Amino acid sequence: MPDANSFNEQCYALLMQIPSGKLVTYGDIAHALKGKAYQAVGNAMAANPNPIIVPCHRVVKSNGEVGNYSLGVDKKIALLRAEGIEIDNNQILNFDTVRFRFTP
DNA sequence: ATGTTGACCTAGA
DNA sequence: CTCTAGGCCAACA
Repeated sequence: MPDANSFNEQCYALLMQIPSGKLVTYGDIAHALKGKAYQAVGNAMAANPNPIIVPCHRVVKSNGEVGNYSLGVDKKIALLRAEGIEIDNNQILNFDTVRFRFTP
C-alpha cells in the first residue's frame, strides 16, 4: 500500500477535478504536479485502481489523439462521446474548446 | 543499484 | 507529414 500522497494518488485527485465534457492531457497533469512525469502519469492510469471513482477516460494525448485506455480505446471514445465530446478517427474535435485547465 | 518498458511530451531535422 | 534525440517519473526484472 503506497502513501495517499504518492505520485499516482495526486494524479487521481487531479482527474476528479475535471468536469464532465472536458479533457486534459498527460502533460497537463504532469505539469500540475510540478514535473514532467508524463509517462508516470500514464503508468498511474494503467494501474487503474478505480475506473469508476476516477475518470481516467478524460485524459488524452497532447497532440489531440485519444490515446489508450485499459478497457479499450473504443470504450474510452464511447464514454467521452457520452459527455458531449466529438471524436473522429481517434482524434479529439474542438480540442482547445473542451480542454480543461487546472485551478489552484 | 542497473536496464528496460510504459495509456508520454517537446524540439529539431 | 515522418523520424530522431533528449528528457522525466514509476514499476518491474
